[in-house]
Amino acid sequence: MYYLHMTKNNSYKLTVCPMTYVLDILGDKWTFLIIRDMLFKGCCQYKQFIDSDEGMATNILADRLKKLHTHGLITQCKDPENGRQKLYHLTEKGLDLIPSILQLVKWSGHYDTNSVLSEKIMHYLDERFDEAVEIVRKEYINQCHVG
Amino acid sequence: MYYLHMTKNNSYKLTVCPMTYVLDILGDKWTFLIIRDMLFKGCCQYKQFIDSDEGMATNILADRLKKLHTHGLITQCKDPENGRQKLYHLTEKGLDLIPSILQLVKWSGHYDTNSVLSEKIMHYLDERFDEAVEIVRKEYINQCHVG
DNA sequence: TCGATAGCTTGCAAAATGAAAGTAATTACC
DNA sequence: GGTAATTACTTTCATTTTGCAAGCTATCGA
Repeated sequence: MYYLHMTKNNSYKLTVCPMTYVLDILGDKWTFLIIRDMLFKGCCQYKQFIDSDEGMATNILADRLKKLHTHGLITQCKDPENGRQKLYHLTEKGLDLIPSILQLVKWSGHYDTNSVLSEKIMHYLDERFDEAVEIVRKEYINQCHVG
Repeated sequence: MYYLHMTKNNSYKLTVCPMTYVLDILGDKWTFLIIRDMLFKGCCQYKQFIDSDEGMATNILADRLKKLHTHGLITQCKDPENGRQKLYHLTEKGLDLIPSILQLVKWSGHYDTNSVLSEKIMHYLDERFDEAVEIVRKEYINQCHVG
């Protein structure tokens, strides 16, 4: 079994990177989009995910929310102000996917000829990636406490 | 249609991030694993992917290689030294997925209780991410020209 | 009390997957 | 030079997953 390791001269050789854990959880389109919609569209209810652009089937959504909950990426609770509704929120574990998602977005923005991302934004993601990650995280947390 | 944008005070607000492009290409487990195997295991032949750990079916592999080729992430050519074999290599577009893959690995390493990644490696990925990306890229290019 | 809404579950046809076997083009061996 | 082995697939078919529509239950507002 190979894995990432240091060489003698203090550089790092990376021979194999383990991805089965993350791909077992996120290895399909819909799971990524649910997290994306939570982070960037403020979706926190079942209906909001269904009404979102992509047209996810309701059984798939229920299945993926269950999976995300099982793996501890989201919490679910009854909306104290409306007993019909449940509220879904990202945990720390879920929020820690922001860097992965922003890297995928960067790549998308770079190679998608129909990309809607401006050069300024792309440049910002290139130059101040960590800052962008922090902004997304703080916006999300802030919005959760307000909305 | 929302998208990433700057606010007046020169910070950046990120309301929606477009991911359909990348997810249409990479939105399944196997495609990621093919690229991972190319980068970190030096796989460049059909047989090597089949013999790899994960046990991919041959029809799926053929399908995904075609897809990756169609989208310009890999090249394929006859091995000049053995006419039976084809050689698959990552293009620049494919190599540019290294940051995304390493972020997913970081997340995996952090939350997978069975992770094989050492604390030192995790720390290195945290502290010198861009350097790690460069090492992986250079190792890959170097190995292609040698092997 | 009655219809509307939110969050699911069920049923079923269509598509994708996985396992095994088959094929065509090379090459290695005797 | 003939035969077996190797490589890169393709085909077949059973099983699984998806997508769509409909239904079902609990809660809410009027």
